Amino acid sequence: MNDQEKQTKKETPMTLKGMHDVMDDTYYAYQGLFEKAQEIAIYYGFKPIETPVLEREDVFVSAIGEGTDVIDKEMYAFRSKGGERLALRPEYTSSIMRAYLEHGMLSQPQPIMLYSYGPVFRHENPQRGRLRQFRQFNLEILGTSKSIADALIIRTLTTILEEYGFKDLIVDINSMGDKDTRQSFIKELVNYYKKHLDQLCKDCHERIKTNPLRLLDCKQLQCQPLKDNAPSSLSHLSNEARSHFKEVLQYLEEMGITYRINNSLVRGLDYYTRTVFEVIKVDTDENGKEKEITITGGGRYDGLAKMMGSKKEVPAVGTGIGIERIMMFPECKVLAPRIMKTPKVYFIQLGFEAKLKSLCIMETLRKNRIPVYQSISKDSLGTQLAQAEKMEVPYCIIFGQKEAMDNTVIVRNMQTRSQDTVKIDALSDYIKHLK
RNA sequence: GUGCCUAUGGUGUAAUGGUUAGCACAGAGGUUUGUGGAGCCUCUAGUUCCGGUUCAAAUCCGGAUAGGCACACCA
Repeated sequence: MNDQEKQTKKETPMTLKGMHDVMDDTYYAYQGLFEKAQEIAIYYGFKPIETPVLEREDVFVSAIGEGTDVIDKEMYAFRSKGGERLALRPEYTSSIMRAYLEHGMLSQPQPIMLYSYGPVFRHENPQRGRLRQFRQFNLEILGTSKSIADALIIRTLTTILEEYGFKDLIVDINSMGDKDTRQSFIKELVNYYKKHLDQLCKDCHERIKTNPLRLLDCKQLQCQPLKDNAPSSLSHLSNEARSHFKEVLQYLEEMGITYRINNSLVRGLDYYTRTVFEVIKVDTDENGKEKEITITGGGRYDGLAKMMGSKKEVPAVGTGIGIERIMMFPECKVLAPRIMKTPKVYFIQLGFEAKLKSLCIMETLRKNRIPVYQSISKDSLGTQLAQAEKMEVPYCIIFGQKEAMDNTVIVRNMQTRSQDTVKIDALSDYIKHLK
């Protein structure tokens, strides 16, 4: 390799870390999951929305909050040529709320139920089920504080997961209280933990300053005993929030959804109020020990609209499914998208005369909704038959010079090896009647 | 952001510090352009990158990059 070649090689572009090209089967696997989720969302009355991948940075900063990892460390934020501060969306909820406010959806009949699907970006270290560009399927119900909205989000979410093949799911649920009671709760929590600073792990020393709610979520052994006597958000609920929470639980019971009230369940983003939940799957690890894995989560964010500058409160609840994360679980099915065709014929063409006409025949077949396999670059009959055999296609169309002259094709049954000569005009009908 | 492990043609792999880095599959071309996965021939294509140690590096060392796995955080 000479210097010039080395230079060329060095500059061959590659995908960015944590970002992948998606092709062939993987592409269809994503599409299949999306179609199923979309179908269920539509049954429950959700409408589609697609927001831009790129937004003004403050859409997310005002919503998610400075001080959170998502904003401070993981958001792809930059200046445009015109000097605007822009960011690739690190989640959906803020964008959806932005759209809701921007289009005055609050003067439409409430609630507004929306689903969306697409790429989301976070600058973090990739690992299994975790990429820098990943996909989310998102559900939001905006414009109502009724408990049935919370229940419907959880219902739709668990239904989608069940259709994906997940079984025995548990919904961990908690209420964080309203905006006001949330503050007093956090204060008490910090006070409590400050008394036990010496017993806290290193990370929790940080958490107490940056994200005190997360103290409850610590997995370190040394921090576990402290949790038992820690103040509970449930004891800080207003009467309204309390009955709201109770109603949500009633809905879950009525629907037969397994749930656990989990006092130490908190979610990282600033905007959550009242209901927060996570969907849990119980796994056994290699030692036969039971392990709980969070599949996905969501919650209510009644304060978000005001945080984003709205004069009116917009109570809302939502959830997002990380598709890559879902796919890494072995029980997650590979669903075929509707558009997938499995052709039952392989089109074999021989010689230039036949090739000339073959494309027209294939187009006629397409108009009659008959998909075909073919290999336009293979010339010999044997090779093409071999390929059809390999692909387990039940029938072959053989089209050579002789047939091109007579305007016929040979249809060969690959199993019995019997062949029929069929007029091109009659070909579509003939194939449609094949079993 | 932190830690551990890994890196050889497109894919899968081989090579005590010592031949021209080997093999299989895939791909391209050919072998009589008409009947079932074949055979044969030819070709394409690799030690991630940058340094160091050495007479000699795919092999040892350092760094970068990428991947895997965990942690933090989150989906």
